[in-house]
Amino acid sequence: MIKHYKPEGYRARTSIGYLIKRSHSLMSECLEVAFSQKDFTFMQWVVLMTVRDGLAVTATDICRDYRHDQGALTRVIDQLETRGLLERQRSTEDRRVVQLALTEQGSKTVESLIPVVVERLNTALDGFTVEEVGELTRLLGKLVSRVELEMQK
Amino acid sequence: MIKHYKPEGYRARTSIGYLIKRSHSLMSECLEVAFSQKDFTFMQWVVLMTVRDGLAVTATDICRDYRHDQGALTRVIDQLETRGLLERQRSTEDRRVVQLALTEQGSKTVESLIPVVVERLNTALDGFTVEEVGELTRLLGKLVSRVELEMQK
DNA sequence: CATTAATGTTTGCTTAAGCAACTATTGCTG
DNA sequence: CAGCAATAGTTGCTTAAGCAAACATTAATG
Repeated sequence: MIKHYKPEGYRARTSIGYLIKRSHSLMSECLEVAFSQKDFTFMQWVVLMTVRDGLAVTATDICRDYRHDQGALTRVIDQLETRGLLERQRSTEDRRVVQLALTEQGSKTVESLIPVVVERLNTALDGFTVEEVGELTRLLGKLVSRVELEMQK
Repeated sequence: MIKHYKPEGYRARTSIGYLIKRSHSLMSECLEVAFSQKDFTFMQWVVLMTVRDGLAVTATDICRDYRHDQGALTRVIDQLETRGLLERQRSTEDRRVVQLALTEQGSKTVESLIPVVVERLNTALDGFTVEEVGELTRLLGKLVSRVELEMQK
């Protein structure tokens, strides 16, 4: 195993951990500002988008993905259901499971929010070449799958 | 400006935003687990490390960097001060400013936590070449500075 | 130079996330 | 197949983050 970092000489500024924390907080606030104008939170967006893309069908899937608290997510889903954007449907195969699905209005909402997000992302990535974005995407994907594996242990 | 993303055909899985959120939540929980055993939170670590590396001298610096709430940070600093790891010193030049400095014990604490962090990072980056880590570091740095610029507006 | 604006910090209140306990249901094991 | 472990989800409680107002101090402006 390559020792990318060593305790002696370790500096925050050049650490992947530091950079991910900063890019996350910067970007999520950037989006949070945009969403708050439309009365949405970042987490609500995450849930809607994740369901839309079929990356998750249940609350537990989402929680695993984002390491989010189950109890907290139940309440986020409550909000979205109350607002008529998301539907809960008890699974017939496994009656413990509640399957999530966007309502028509929920779909429309996601679609209306996407341009906002896309615009912000493009602005953030202004100055990046297509190759750089591709490489960043690949490397982050690799990191995610690595850490995911590690966390399962 | 290159349109890296377009509203039509936008998918979460391949989005930088999605990937950063996931890598952040995965990595911060990974570290949170390690820290909790030593009775530290991730944010406490961030503050100590940021001060150690001279990336910030005041609470406001830290808040700007991480987009963290000032009120919340005041209380984190309270904790660290109570535990004798950090000292507040009212600036003589600008009496609004409170300068932060690690105590001797604070320094020791940071140094003792670094190996834990380094070990986790190396594990997360297992499978990465040196070049890949270098490139990921560069690209994240570029992203951070871009978004930072954008947020100042 | 007096007034206003801006900055750094702190404090009280509100909201959301984290934790633990509980129910319901399913899978596993002797 | 009985009993125990595991899983999905919900709910109450605790802790931390976000927000807004306050105070002290400095910078800017007319």
